[in-house]
Amino acid sequence: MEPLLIYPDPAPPALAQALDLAGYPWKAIGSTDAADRSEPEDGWAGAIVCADIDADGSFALCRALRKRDLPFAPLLLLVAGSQLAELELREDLFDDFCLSPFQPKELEARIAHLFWRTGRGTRPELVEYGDLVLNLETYQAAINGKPLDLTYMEYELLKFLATHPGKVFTRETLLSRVWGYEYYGGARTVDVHIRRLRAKLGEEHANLISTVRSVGYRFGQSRWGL
Amino acid sequence: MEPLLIYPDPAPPALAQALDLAGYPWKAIGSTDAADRSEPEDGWAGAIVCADIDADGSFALCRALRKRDLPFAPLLLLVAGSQLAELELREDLFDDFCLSPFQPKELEARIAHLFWRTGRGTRPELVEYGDLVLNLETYQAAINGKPLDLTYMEYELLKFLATHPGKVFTRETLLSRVWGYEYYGGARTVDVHIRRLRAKLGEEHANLISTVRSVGYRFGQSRWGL
DNA sequence: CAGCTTCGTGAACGCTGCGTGACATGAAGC
DNA sequence: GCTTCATGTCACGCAGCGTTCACGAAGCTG
Repeated sequence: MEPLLIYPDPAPPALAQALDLAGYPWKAIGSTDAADRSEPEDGWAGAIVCADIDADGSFALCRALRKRDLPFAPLLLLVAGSQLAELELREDLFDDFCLSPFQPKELEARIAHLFWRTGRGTRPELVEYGDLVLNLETYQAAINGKPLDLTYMEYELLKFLATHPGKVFTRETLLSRVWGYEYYGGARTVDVHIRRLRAKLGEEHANLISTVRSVGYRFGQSRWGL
Repeated sequence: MEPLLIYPDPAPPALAQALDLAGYPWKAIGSTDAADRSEPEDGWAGAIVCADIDADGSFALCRALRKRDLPFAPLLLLVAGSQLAELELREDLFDDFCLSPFQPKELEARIAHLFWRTGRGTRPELVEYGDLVLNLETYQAAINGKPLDLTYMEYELLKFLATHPGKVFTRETLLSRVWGYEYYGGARTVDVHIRRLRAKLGEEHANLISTVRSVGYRFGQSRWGL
């Protein structure tokens, strides 16, 4: 079995012990670069990220892991009780979470269940909104079955927007969530990409992205209920 | 929003309280038959099954729920620590589990994440007063479901007023709280925005904002009755 | 009612924010 | 080397919006 990726390095003793006891091979890594260098031939079996130790580094790593080749390795987040509220805006960064400190038995059950359900392929590989379809595996977008020729950044931006339909994002939020936290650049960059996206969506569907003056941009219609 | 199915009936007080606090509607049912009879028009939004109380009945219910129309309503299992080992053979009966006793915040986070990954999205953050609804995520306002086309300042002003119903604010207070502390401008600016708000609320609802002469403005009814 | 204050109304001004086109840079491919 | 394309930045122009002003109506006080 391929090893699990553990963050940070060194791994917390309780976590290391629990994994050893449950019989899962693992390897601790301390940075995104280290994750690249140490990646096994067939990819990681999964990842367990301790966000209770280094929250910022953890979420950055999650984002990096999510961005690489699909299919994703299942990602389990360890969080302190005080961090639960932060999860709401980062639903896309993990597949399951576990409160820290944890019972070894609970961790084991979560890993087993995670493997079970990702083995069955329940992870959505398509993002759909109306006529628009994003294929997360082939990195392609299509509208009414007609493929759109999007660049990397256009695709990433559209993917982020389409997975949060109705919600308004400021340029700063988009820069940090799509471009990355450490990005320093003019906020108007977002405008230009929005413009190019609208152009490629075509006149008919350009209104999928609406401008909220003095605030930012919104994809799709608002939700007034469930 | 459709209610969550809770098993057993009556629902454990801690669970009922946590769901009420988080704002999820729910309905306790005590048997598979009851689940059929009470099922809402559009199906259950999801199910929370307390397996720590009645393990056999719980798993039977899970199995019954799984057998009906796809796609499944997401199913969250509450289990005692001693039951963790039993889960391994029943992976297909639930989508997520939570240790009992639980922290309300953890339960809330699990429900939100479950809804997110099964594609139902999270509940929008709303500010409501009578027929008026403000959606804080989409930056939109609606009255009786009919969307209002508000500008940025109008929205901010209405949001501030609607989150403090019944309270009277002077123009100076409004300027500092809505416009910003360092704002230097004529107090009459407030009047104009109030006027435009009243106009957009429509004749019927213009009285939502009342003038308190020599003091300022108030949203909604006074706390002393009429 | 007179005098004053306070508020509503309409209109006009001026600035801000956004769309747009053009261009610079750098990486990828030939 | 050159070419092509993805990406980021800038300057310009316009429309929308916030602000202000003037005038009249409405309220309070005596």
